[in-house]
Amino acid sequence: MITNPEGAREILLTRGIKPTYQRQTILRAVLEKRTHPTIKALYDHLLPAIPTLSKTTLYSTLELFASRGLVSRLSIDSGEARYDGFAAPHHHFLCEACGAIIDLDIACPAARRGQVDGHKIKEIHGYFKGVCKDCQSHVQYKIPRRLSHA
Amino acid sequence: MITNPEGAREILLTRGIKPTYQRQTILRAVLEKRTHPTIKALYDHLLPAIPTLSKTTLYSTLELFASRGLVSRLSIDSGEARYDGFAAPHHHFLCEACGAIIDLDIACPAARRGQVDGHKIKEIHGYFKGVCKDCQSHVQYKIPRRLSHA
DNA sequence: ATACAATTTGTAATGATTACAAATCCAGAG
DNA sequence: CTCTGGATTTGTAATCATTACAAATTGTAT
Repeated sequence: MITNPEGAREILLTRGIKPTYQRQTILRAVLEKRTHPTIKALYDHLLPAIPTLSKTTLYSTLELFASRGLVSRLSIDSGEARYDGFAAPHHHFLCEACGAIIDLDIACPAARRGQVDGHKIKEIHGYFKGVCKDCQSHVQYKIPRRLSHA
Repeated sequence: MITNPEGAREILLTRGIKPTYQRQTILRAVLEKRTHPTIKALYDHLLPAIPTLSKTTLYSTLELFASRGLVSRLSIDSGEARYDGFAAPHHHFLCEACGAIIDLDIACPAARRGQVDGHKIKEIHGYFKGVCKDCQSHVQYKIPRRLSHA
């Protein structure tokens, strides 16, 4: 989480990434938005701040960030990739009712060991689908467009 | 696993699905192939048996099977979906060296409980990426085209 | 100011998936 | 056995995320 306006710049510098305006702005957005945004969502969100922004820049910048461990790319469901500014490995919960993606703090025994059945683990991807706590308390909830055909 | 030639037909009947020739053949292929095949792989594999097969049929049939719990659809990595004839929830391991997808038998405490942090779990998706046991024993291994740009 | 390299941008492929309508198949009625 | 309606299958044409690629822009060192 960024605590001061200069945070993004400094983070980039410590990772050896030249802190251009778009990179700082994009990084700040991913770190601040805790919604695991898609490219499209980021694009819409950032356009006011970077009027010349192109989607290609978003793709390449986020790939750069991911390769340096600044963000992680989520493949929850097929369809669009999502980006998580909290790069440490953790699980997610996708609510089929409201579409929210919730961070989970689950201990994974296999992950701690670093291997399963002799296979060396480098990345962990775990998520659950279901109905989140909030949506369970409502009898009638609206189904997001994205999931309505499921 | 199908033990006799009539297995596929009977499985379909018990699920209330009309056992057409293509459905039986497709189901048999998914149950027998333990490689978590993609649509493309299944298409190539099935063409000799179903010369008129179209990809649309594969997509719709596999979606039908998935909706009835006969197979599960894997979203490992973005890119192509994969289909698993072993429908019971389980984890997978994707080897970055040889590209193999290996079934794992891992106990998931959260899954057993049926909920996490109050969110009701309906589906579990868990997979690891790394280097499988076999590939670790070889110093030099070939990187599959699919993953070579990673 | 100048030139070079990195970065950003826009446009055009690529490739998986879906939409849709025509063709085909199949079971039941007559 | 033939006919008919609905389900299934098929082929073609969209759709949509992502990638490739080259031109435009930026920033920096000289």
